[in-house]
Amino acid sequence: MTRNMRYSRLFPKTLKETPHDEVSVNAKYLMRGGFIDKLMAGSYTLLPLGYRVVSKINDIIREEMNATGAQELLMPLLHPKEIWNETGRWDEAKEVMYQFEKNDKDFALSFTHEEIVMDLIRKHVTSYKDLPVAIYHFSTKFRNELRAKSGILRGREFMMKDLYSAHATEEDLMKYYWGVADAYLRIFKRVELDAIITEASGGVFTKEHTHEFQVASEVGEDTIYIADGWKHAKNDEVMSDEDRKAPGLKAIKSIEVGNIFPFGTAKYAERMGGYFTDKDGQRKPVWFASYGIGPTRLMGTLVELFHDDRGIIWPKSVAPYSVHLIVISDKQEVKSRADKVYEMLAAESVEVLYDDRDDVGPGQKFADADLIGIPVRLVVSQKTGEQVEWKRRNEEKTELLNVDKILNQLR
RNA sequence: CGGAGUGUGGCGCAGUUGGUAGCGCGCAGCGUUCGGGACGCUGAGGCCGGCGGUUCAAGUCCGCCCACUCCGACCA
Repeated sequence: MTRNMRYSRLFPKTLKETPHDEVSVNAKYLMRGGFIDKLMAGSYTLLPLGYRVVSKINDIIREEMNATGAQELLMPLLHPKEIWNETGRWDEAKEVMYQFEKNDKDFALSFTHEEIVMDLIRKHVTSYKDLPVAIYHFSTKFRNELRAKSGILRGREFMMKDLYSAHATEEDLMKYYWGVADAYLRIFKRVELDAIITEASGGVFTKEHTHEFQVASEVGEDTIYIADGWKHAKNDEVMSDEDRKAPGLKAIKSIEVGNIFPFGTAKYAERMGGYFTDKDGQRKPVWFASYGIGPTRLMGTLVELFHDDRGIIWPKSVAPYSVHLIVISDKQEVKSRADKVYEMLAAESVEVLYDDRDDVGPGQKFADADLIGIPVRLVVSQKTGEQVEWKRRNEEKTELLNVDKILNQLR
């Protein structure tokens, strides 16, 4: 990722008006701000600004995944029908899977990778000494949603980090499983979200109960329940009649930002021959689980939660740049001063977006800065003299500081 | 797939009882401006979502189709 950018060179520029027909906040601001572009319902380009945000989210996820001992790789998105037939999901998941025929052969576009991972495991794992295995990748998922909606929150094509783990015993699986749950909570904390662990059903993934990570939001399409004494919240699907009478029961609208599935041995390992030889010389199926986070949905969720009527307010950890530098004035002397500030920040490894346009008035530059939502705005103008004006996106207060002080505050 | 809405220069919109398309923004050039989406002058830019029909004449009326948004069914 490049560290700095002159706004005059950034592709593309902001939009003054909201694209007609867009209702969801994330779609409006992400499109106006130049973060995403819609090709068709549910299919978006991540433009340079949006790609930076998603890359930062991915970096955080990657750190936390690596910390659990997982290894990153990259799996294919074009799959043969045969592998999906081994678990019966070619038919079971027909509704969500893009399937097509080419040259008399049936293919699918990937909507998940359990089968592909299990294929890797049966090929490469033979002994308990090879376990556990935890592998993940970031890649596009294709899902034939009946209706794409809510901007980038529910697309037909989206980015996902999916992690898979295989273990010799159930104990080891569950230990790792809850370790990943902790890692997920840390990830969401780092992007300033309070995620609620929620019991859910597994859909086309498993009949076992699974866990979702939900973030409270009025625009969420899920409803979760919490009650006195419950360790985890519960999804609508798993609520029993008794649960509905629980004391202190409360319903919360929420957005699902992650989920984890403990599969056991039956659905994938036994069906696909994912066996290893244990210490006791017995052939046993591996204990298997998968874990997902959608970084593009996460980006949309952040916009839904962190914005005001002027635009986005990015958490520091995922903002496309750390500071948004604006120059006001047509005087060469002021412009040179702003250029110098830009170079000084760059020399100190500060990620800076520099609005150096000289054919645009101050009002528009301020409006663009608010819309784009970088946490700190710096202004160089006639008024600021040798100093630089400092303002946080989420505060009204401004102050004049020298560059050293600014560098200090940024650290 | 059911229900509701919307498709007109790049973007946002107007277009009356049918008579051959207009506004704002943006864009290009020139000049003036420079702390909250500045101003003046000049200019470029349009198969009115598509196909078919009615009519002397269709952006406008009729039929079919497509796309997008919202609600629902499905779901990270």
